[in-house]
Amino acid sequence: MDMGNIVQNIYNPYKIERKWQSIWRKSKLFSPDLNSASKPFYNLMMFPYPSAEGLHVGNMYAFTGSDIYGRMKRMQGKDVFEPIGLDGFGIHSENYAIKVNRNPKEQAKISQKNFYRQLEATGNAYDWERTLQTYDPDYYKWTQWIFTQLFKAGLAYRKKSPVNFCPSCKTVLADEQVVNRQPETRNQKPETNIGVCERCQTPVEKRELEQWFFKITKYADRLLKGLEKIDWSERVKIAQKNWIGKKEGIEIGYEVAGGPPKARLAKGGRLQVVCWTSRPETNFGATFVVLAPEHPQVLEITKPEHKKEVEKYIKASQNKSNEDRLTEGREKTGAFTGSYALNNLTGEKMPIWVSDFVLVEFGTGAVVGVPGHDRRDFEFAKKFKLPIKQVIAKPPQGWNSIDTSGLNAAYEGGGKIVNSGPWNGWRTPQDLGKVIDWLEAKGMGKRKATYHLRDWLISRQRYWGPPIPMVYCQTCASKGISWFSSNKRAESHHREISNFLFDSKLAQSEQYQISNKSKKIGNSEWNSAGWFPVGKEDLPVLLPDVKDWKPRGGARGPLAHVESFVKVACPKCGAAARRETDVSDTFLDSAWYFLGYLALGHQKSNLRPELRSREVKNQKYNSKVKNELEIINYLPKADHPLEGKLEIPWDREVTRRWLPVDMYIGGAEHSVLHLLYTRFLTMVFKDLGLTRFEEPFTKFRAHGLLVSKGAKMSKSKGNIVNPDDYIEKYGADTLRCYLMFCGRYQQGGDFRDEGIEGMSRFLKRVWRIANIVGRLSGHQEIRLSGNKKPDGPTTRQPESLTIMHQTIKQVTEDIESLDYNTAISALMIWLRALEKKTVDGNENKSVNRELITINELETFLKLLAPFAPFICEELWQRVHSRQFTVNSHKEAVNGQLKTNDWSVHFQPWPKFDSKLAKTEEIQLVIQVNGKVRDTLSAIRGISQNEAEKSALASEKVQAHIGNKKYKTIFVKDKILNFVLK
RNA sequence: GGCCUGGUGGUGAAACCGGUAUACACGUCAGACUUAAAAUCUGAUGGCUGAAUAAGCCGUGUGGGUUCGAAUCCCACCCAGGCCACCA
Repeated sequence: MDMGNIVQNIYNPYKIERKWQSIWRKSKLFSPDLNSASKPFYNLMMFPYPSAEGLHVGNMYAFTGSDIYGRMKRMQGKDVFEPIGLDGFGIHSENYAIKVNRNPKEQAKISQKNFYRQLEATGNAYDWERTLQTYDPDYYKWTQWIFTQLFKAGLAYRKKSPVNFCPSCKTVLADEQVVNRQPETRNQKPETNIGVCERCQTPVEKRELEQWFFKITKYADRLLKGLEKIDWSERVKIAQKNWIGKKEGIEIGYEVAGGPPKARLAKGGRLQVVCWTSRPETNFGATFVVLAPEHPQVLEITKPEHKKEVEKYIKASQNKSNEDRLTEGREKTGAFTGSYALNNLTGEKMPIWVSDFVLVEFGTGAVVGVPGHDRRDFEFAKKFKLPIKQVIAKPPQGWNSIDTSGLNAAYEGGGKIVNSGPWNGWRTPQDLGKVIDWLEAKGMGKRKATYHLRDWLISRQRYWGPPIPMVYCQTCASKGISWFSSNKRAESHHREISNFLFDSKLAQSEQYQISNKSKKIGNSEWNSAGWFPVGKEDLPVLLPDVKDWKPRGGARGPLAHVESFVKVACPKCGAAARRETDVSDTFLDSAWYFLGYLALGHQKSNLRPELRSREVKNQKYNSKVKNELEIINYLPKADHPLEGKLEIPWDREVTRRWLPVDMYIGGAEHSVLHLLYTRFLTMVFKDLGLTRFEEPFTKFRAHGLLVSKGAKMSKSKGNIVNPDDYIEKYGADTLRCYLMFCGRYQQGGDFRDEGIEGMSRFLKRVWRIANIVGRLSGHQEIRLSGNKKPDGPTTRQPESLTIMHQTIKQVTEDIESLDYNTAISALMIWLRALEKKTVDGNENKSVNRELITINELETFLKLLAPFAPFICEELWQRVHSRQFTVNSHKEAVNGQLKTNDWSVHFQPWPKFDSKLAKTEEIQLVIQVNGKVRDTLSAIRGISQNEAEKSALASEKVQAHIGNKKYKTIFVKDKILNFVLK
């Protein structure tokens, strides 16, 4: 044995992984031609946000799982596009920058380098020609442009909204930065109901700020309906459904009696308060009405002598921090307005109260109190000594008895309706529809659905994000001039687009009614006077370099203090105006990145040489349009309304070819926000004629959570796993396989150090067996024999063939269903069987070359390739006697060699024959009374008679049957059960 | 409080449509190789009773139910993790 061979035969993951990273990258192996791919397959994974020192092993877990799927699809003949980028704009990255006390822009450069280095080391088949970073001006130019499009379409508006404020950090916090207070000791549970700052644990306060919102509520019904058509993890669909939270109910108007004399306005000349309820069948039990403190009618309704108290209450609830609420517990508070609402059913007067347990955003912001049958109403009634009536009888004891005296809790369940005039004897919830019909028929109320979904708050009082591209001009505002009114055509076009948005199916829907209603009741009838979007020619609004970039107290972000940024001439009148200084939510960046990959890539021209020529034609989209109205002029009347007329960030042909995304994989923690926002934006794009599909992701799968030592990874627990360490020690292939082996991918797994050694051994064994077969057999020879004498059934089906087909079957099906752990286990079993074919696993002894065929070895490498791409590529070359180095294979690197000629990752995926995957011999289980007593080796397809005959011959079986009578249950090829009588 | 996951050996976990529970891996024990150790390879490994590689019983969070047969289906409950929460 010469020394060269020895050196060559040591598995050195570090060396071969570096080598193939370089060759793959230089040969642009995984950069498909977006323009001409015939079988496009968009394999997308949620891009990471660089918020810490480097890639988290949880990221690697997620990405590897997605990559394995994409790699199989590629070998199955698809043109797979698997892009990666960084979601590096936004609060996560900024928080990390604060922590390390470095300017986010500088930190982004450092993170970018580090993340991409790590991402490449993981061995994923990324298209490195088309990476994107959300903080690149090239990218956020279009994020801003998208904002202006939504503004022009009437889908962006301003309103006052409470934000979370940390008095200690003196900064505005996003919802996700407000967490439950952590316990002092480990044994305690976290206290719920107390929002604290995630960094300093200080209870947060609420502050009112005027901010930008997107009208996602307008799309609530479509977002709900769309779920039926898409192939997503069921749990994610349920989460979205719950988040949208559609509930059927009824709106009932109550006439206000005894209000202040001035307040007799409203439509019918009378003042009404409108309440929404999902349980109108309890309405005979209504004894009071409660308005939210922010309800617009509160002061109107309040009698003069109660004004002081009510005003005081409103003010107090506005200033209420979460800590105040804690000290008060959940005890109800409130103030009486002095007015009464007339209960249409009973004719009784119900006092109208104000209380902060009623939310202004939900329903109509007013609640009719039914203390007998609602927990909160009950608490409220007890506190303020309001009457409690029972109108639902609790079955079965209470069917006929009505007793409210000893009532110490509200009964919220169903039962017979009592004490309710014409409804007596009806049942709830069965007769709910009947009740609503009755109320509608009498004109007392109107069916209406209500939603949990709120409009999307876009504004962030932060530095590290895309400045919201809007300008506010006080001069224009004072004259009542807005963007909509300033352009002669704008208003009508605005109306046109609104009409379009609603007319197309939406106008008839109840959602349209809802949003119209909320316009009136909420304060979303906003005054757009003075607001102008920045024109496309002036985009991007660059994020200025700011020395003092850290968030500070108060209502404004750091940009508000940069005079050179704020000052701008009004685009309408030229007067001194100011820019919007908030930046947009990071979820806006990530809501269109799947389009961004396809879009921004073709602005670069460093594609594989054979692709370059095709690229030129796609540069034409740059034609200038000097039209403020842009899209509005090009509503989808024609087939290609935008063709050549409007600069949009993506190529229509390319997007049509590749979208929607074929497979999207990511964490379940994004079940609602990211995935819902992305769906929303996609629908808007479609409505604006920018794209042609309604749903962005045809198929989505949520992976599970990777924990470490049974607990979620966190610094405080000291169980964080850094992928770098493991890649260095074992190689990326081993880590990839081990991560996938930890448990079922869609359910998560537990990473334990001890286990990885086993995976390392497995790959070493693969390495050894491939090298033994390759070296001792002689490559040419083996290749020929593989081609000339393919495995196939001769007279008897060899066992080796069965296990190969079984393995192919299992691995193929397991990858398809993302059960990677069992796929790897199948490969381990097969490897063990292959090793048995060698005289001895020890390579010093000879190998029986007759027994392991080249077909088996090749098939094995192909099946393993998605999991362990580096080692399989290396072994593939060795088996085909190629000494592949970066320098020696210029043909491949220069793209002269076809990818499927040399790379294992472009080889056709092995096919299995279901017949061959079954053994001829089966083990038939013999049971007596359902208990296993023996097993029987039999030929597949054995008849019941034969089986019974053989089974009865068994002593073990006889011992249990004896002379007793029995009947039998026979499940073919599985079970024979003797049931004794 | 609501919703979603899950609960199987010493450990991570398998088990298709209800059909041999514990595949695969870790760990442990024993053996081979070695002067020795490491590495590697081979074998054993749910619990109890048993000398046993005989036989039997018990066993998938708990208690019931359906069934010839239940980790799997149904009902009630307990526990853990995640998300949301005064949503009428």
